[in-house]
Amino acid sequence: MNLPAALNLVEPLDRQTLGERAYAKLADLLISGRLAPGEKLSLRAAADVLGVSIMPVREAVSRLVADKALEVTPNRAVRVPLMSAAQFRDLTKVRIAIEGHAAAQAALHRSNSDLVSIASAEEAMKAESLLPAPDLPRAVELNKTFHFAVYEAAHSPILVEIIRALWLKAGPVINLDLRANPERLAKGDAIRFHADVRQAIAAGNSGAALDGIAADISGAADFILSRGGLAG
Amino acid sequence: MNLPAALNLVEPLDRQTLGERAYAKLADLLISGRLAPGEKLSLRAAADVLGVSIMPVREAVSRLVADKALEVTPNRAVRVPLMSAAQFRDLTKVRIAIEGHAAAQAALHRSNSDLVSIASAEEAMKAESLLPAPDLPRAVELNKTFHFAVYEAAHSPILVEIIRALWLKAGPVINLDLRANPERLAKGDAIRFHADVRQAIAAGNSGAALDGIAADISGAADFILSRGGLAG
DNA sequence: TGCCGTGATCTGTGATCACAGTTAGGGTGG
DNA sequence: CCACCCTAACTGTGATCACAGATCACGGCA
Repeated sequence: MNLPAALNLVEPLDRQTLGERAYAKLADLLISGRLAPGEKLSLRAAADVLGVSIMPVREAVSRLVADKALEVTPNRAVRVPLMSAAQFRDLTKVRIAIEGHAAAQAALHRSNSDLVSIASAEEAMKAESLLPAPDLPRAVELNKTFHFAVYEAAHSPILVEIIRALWLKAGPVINLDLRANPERLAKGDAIRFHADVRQAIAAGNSGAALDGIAADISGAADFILSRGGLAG
Repeated sequence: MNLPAALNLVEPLDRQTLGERAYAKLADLLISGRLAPGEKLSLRAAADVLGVSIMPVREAVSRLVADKALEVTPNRAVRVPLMSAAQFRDLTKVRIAIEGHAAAQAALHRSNSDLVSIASAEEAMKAESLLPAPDLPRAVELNKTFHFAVYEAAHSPILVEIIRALWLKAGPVINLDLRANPERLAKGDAIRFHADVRQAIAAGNSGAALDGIAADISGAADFILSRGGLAG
């Protein structure tokens, strides 16, 4: 191992496969709600758009189907699953239990750098939502950043992975709705809950952190359920 | 809709794809611990065994990789992930939180038929483990049946799906160990905890149900950790 | 005018081929 | 006798082809 010192600086250059990149692309579309529930997705069409053959798309889609973020109907069509109100309530209950647990763990195990990233994520979203004309896609992205900054602070990779899968399912419903209804953002509930969560985690108050996340999640869910746009 | 009456009897005949069957087969191998951590898996070899081309195997493997039940190394080899003691502790904590929550929900929402299937699953496993020479693979299967009978009683499909993914990760470690150490089964801890859980759920005591599942999971985990066979 | 058969065109699924990269093993040079 | 190299046999990834089944629109029959 007699290498030039300069070589120590090179990073292993991530050899991402096309399948992974296709997965990341599709997952982002789902989480940010740009793919609506019920919308169909053709493998060949997606492959055309991504500029690859259908093979990488097939791998990405089969992963998302395994996560139930997509489904293939008995008639051989891939689409974003339609969610009934009952399913959405179930999903919301599970999210409250698991994301609340993660927030509680974060309050107990957060490091100082966790607090910094949580605070800056909160600040960024607050700033965006207080603008006269907030950029909704950006607000959605910042909301995600804040939540995952919290969950990362629990220092449990497995928990974070589970929550990511939950967001894959919830994204199409929640964020599609948020795009259509900017007034919920303007109302400022989320901003308030986020502040509560940040303070609770900083104070090491796990119960309050759990309550804050639960309020944030159920607030958004109640709003969507009250509009009654979900499938029967 | 003027159909011959006889047609009302036909069932939609499950059109399972080869990929799904391959997935089910591999998932079963993992959950029951017949694939050991670190063991390599060749797509072509697996395809040969299953009597299909590598395509269905590819789909199955890519799903399992997405669930982190398998991993593909930077050197392009598919294998069962090696788990460090720290990762195993994290997994165990998450399992206690989530499976405990599911058991608590089961205590609150179980129907009478849930109680029946839980009781019969408990009885079956108890009978097997009290035999002079228990059939270990069968005991592993019965243990799984009991746990999922409990989780199904929570009536939350999403929760059950998450737990299934957790078992996919834990299976290779836990059940491989159980095969190698039948004495843990003979000791009868699991049997006792299962009885506690069943009674708690029947009584609607969610706290006790949670404690029972937690004791069952951490009992097995402590045993494995104490043997120190995990990767650094 | 309303309905049903029919064919072109789309769907996902599976098999096969091509390729770059890795690994293991046998042989050769020191 | 040990170390090295080189080749042959693998690895997963990606593209392409083949196929059964589903969809949809058009045209003919009632």
